[in-house]
Amino acid sequence: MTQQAERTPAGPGIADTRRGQMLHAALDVISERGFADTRIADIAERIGISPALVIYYFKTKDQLLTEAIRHYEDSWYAEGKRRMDELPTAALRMEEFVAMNLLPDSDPDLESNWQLWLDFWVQAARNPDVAGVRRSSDERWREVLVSLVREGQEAGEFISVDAREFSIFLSALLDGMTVQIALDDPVVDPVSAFELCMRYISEHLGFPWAPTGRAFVNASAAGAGAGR
Amino acid sequence: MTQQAERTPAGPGIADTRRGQMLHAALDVISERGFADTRIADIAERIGISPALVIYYFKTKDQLLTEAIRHYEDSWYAEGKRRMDELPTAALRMEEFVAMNLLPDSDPDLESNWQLWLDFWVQAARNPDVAGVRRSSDERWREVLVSLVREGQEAGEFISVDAREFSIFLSALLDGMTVQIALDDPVVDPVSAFELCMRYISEHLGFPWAPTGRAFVNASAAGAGAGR
DNA sequence: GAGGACTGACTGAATGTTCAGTCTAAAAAA
DNA sequence: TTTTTTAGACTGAACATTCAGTCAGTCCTC
Repeated sequence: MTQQAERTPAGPGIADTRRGQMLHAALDVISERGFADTRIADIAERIGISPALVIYYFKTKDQLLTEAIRHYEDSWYAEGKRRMDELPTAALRMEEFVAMNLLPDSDPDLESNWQLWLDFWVQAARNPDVAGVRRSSDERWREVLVSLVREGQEAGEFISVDAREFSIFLSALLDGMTVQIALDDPVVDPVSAFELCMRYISEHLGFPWAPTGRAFVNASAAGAGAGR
Repeated sequence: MTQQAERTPAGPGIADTRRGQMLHAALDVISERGFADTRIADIAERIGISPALVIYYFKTKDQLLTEAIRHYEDSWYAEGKRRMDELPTAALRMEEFVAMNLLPDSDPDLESNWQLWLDFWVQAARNPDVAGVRRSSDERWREVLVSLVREGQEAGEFISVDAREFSIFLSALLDGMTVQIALDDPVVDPVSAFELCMRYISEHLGFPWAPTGRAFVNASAAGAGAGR
């Protein structure tokens, strides 16, 4: 196949814009209707184009949706890393890490839609391509955690624990909380999940932490947009 | 709607058997193909009947699948409770609880298919009926945990911690581990997840625990049947 | 022979994908 | 400068397929 080159219309301006539009719209629709009920007609309609154009850019529906997942996961990671790099102490970085997972975000592009993650997981379970994306993304995050913990230990902020094991434990815990939040569990709302996790972490790593307004700031900042 | 009564052909023998067969087959198919790709024809074929008969028993596909989820969740709970009631100490019950969540089960009826849970969660996120099932099932389990912890404390096996909070924490942790296992995460296999959790729990509740052969017994007992 | 269990053949609707062709703007030719 | 060509972005209308659900009627059992 030599189609590779022209398969993706890659004019610098319009083509890229369109692709971005479509990926973004796809994520919106997945959030609203769920992955399984997402139709290319929905995505096209949202942008105001014909369904045929969607196929023109992404050969198949599956390709579009898979790429949308990859795109979301990548920008989430990039944004997370960016934020973390701006924070001075390991303790603050840890708090941001947890907040990104559990608290509604003020950045509308990140659109902390927890149900999205459930859909991604289901896709990862069957689609090897998505599975790869998720696996590497997960591993990257755990690496971030590991070095975060080590930095904190070297700086004397955290006590000595096995960083690797801790990262596995914590990322599982956060995923579990994500499930509860996504399913709107009556006893596990974002704020209390956040505080529960932070309390555990601060005790386990031995640094002082007390609930600040952060949770409420985040929660209300995104409150309007979240939950629907 | 007064259809309620005749909607379900409820002849004592055959009809019930058929329903059970169908629910069971539905779960098999969901495990294999995923909820979204499960078709009535698959379920019918597995039993060797015509698709029309499936509709004859369950008015709609949705009703069948929803009921299959409920059925699975209920029998899982019932079986769990049964097992727990047989164990003499709170520590052993706790271990069984964790094992049921994370280790492959020797009972083929429970068919610990973790991906199934992911699919259930996605359904619960959109389908209010399923959401209700999941919510109450989750609450029941947390109640089991709470009384388990309290019993252990009263018996002097566990130290004093907030049982309610602990139950929330642990059930989230287990859900998170389930995600990793379901997605076949390279660093979180069932056995190590089990041990990691048990180590945390025993330390936190202050009772002695050391890895026994249990994990391997369970793992190999179900090894043949699982993951095909 | 009555009633429930069951089926084969069918339908209707939804929807991913194709395709022939239009429109626009820029490059090439005049 | 004006005309012609080209190429990519885009669309409307069809196509093809997949499936849930219907229906008329058969078979079996009591």
